Amino acid sequence: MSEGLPPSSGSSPTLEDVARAAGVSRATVSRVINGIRNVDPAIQEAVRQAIAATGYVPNQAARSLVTRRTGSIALVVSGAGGETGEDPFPGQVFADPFFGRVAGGIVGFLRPRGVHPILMFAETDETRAQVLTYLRQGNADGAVLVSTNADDPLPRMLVDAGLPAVLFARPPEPLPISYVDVQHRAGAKLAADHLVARGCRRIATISGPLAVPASQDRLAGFRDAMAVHGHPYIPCVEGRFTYPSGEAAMERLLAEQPDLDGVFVANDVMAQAALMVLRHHDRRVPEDIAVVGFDDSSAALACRPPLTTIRHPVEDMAAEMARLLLAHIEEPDRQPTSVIFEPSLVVRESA
Amino acid sequence: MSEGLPPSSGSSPTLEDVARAAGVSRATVSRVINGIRNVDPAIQEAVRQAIAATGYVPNQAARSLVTRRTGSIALVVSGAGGETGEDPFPGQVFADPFFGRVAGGIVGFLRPRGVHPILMFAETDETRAQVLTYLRQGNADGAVLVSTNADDPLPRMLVDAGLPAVLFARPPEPLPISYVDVQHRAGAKLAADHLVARGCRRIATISGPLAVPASQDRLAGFRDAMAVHGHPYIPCVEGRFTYPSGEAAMERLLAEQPDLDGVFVANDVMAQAALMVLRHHDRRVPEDIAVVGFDDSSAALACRPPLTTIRHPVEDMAAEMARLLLAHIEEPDRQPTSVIFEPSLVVRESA
DNA sequence: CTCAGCACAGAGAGCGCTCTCTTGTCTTCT
DNA sequence: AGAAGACAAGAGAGCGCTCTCTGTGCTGAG
Repeated sequence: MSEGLPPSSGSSPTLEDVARAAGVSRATVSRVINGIRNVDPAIQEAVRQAIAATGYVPNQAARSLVTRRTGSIALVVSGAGGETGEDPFPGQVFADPFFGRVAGGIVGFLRPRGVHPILMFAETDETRAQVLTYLRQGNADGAVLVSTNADDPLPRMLVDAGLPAVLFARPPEPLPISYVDVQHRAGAKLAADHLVARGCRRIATISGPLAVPASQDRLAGFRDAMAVHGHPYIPCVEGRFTYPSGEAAMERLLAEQPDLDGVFVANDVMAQAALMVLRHHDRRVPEDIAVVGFDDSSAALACRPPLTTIRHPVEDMAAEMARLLLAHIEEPDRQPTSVIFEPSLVVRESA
Repeated sequence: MSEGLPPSSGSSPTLEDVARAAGVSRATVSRVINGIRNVDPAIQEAVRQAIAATGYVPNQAARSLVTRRTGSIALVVSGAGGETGEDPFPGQVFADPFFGRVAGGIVGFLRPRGVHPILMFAETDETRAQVLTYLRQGNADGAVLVSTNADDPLPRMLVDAGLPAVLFARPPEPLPISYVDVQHRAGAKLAADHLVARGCRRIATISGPLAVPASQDRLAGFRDAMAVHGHPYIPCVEGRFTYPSGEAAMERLLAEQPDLDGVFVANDVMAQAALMVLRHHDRRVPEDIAVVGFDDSSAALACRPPLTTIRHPVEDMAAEMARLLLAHIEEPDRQPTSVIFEPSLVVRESA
């Protein structure tokens, strides 16, 4: 009866306490905890009981100090490159359900493995430096990076610092770093095939900013596929993936080619804007003009009519990012890898 | 020229290396880094140069080992209480923009202080245990908890374990724990005043699950305010904060009282459902019947017509949660505090 | 002239863990 | 029967940092 309680030295029990309670050495307890063989089953059992009796929980800091692993990774959302205005609430990025899907995919993969993501933002030089310092201090073993704009210097900084990292999309400049991405060209082809199949003949497109690789690929893929269908030239207006730029682009397209009967818009937000412009012009969708978006974001469902769009397997991609990162952490000399996912067509009412 | 490079012993420089480079002791370098006075300015300068020269970055694990602080906190999203189905991608919670606003508010407060949130989920007994173990291992100094359902055992578990924690809403059972919340009654009063002011006379309400304190408060606040306006009895149907329950409730309300001209719905999701039901019954909103929601979630904007609703200052509330948590970590014996925020009315088209 | 009193710097003891090295014991083969 | 091996458990050296304690050289009061 004198046992059962921890030494109640005020603080929580240590390996030493457990060892004493089990009548073995610290090393043996450590072996049991870390699942190393070569421990007599009877002793294993005794140790386990001692652990339960003392309520022992390993101290992660002490462990990290010697293993040089923390068991957590940084989930970095790298925003606008500008140094403009200090926004105390970077909620806009988080409010995007796309981010939620990424976070969900990452957590889904990491959690069963006992690792947890640390949420970080980086939109200024200062915050980028903070991310780097944070990683170098050993607060996290590596980073998963979701950039929202093309000229983000963080990927390069991570590479230069030799820190394990995985990107969400192919970086604009070639970099020895792993990333996951989606087959933008194949997705654009799905959109092209669908528009042609439903009988559209006078088709145009609204692209994303052409500095972004994804935008280039979607445009090129769409044009290539349309060429195969016998449409050698597809008019294009460049947008910036934003709602206002989508409005402007649709207005311009309509002015230049009033008899349009199909549009492929490079993301859902701009497609939503395009839909609104079409409504103002009293064009019926999809009867007069069919619209296909890209991303299958929540905007696609908020549209009237609901948007036919190209879906990324975002959760799977995020999980793969996490998988790649753990692999790189495990094996630092591992070569960078890219994993490219197939998109799919989601048919709703707009096309 | 023989200096400038770190000892290049393969690994990163330690305090010892810096001390050697500066010709002082480890303790002195530590003093400079941690900003303790009693260090000769000339030596301070020498140490700073040595730090820059060696590229020294403190090792957080070593620091945590002795200070017993990690400089990070857990951001726990505690979901459904049920043990049902293992969802590998808990993306639904994240996909809710409400969560994004919370995360944004927290990060906005923490980042300038150099602390970062670790994202965690807890919807099963197993994952709840994981959260507790994680905190006990000293991976994080405390937790900020956002529960999505009333009978979440995690708050009590945290209290029992003596871990610093702050909740997003008042717990259903009284618990010695700090929380932030919104004045639900005042919000409901805003809705009542608005409906009465726009001339509604036959008013009903759809409440949330009455096991949830917030639901009770919204209902009571609405009824009290209506009583002041001379409406002693307000019919109520209890919903469960979900879309289907909102549909059912609206149908029932309409069946019981066909001449309704105003409804207060206890959250936006159910209000959205109500709006859809009203459309099917060919009631015009707001001409025939006015609808006010609660939360100002993204659902409010996705509605046709856009929803008039009650807005929480979610970002401010989240920031306050973080502030409270840091205070509790700093001062473990601090008494629990509650901070209650004022909601506001957002007038759109539905009322 | 002596001795508090102070400002500053160094020595060194841990924090709790992992992991190599060593020792001890029991098989097994020649 | 003795040597070699296989295996189990302990001893102890750190990991990199913080922080108390100790030591040293001043200044100024008695």
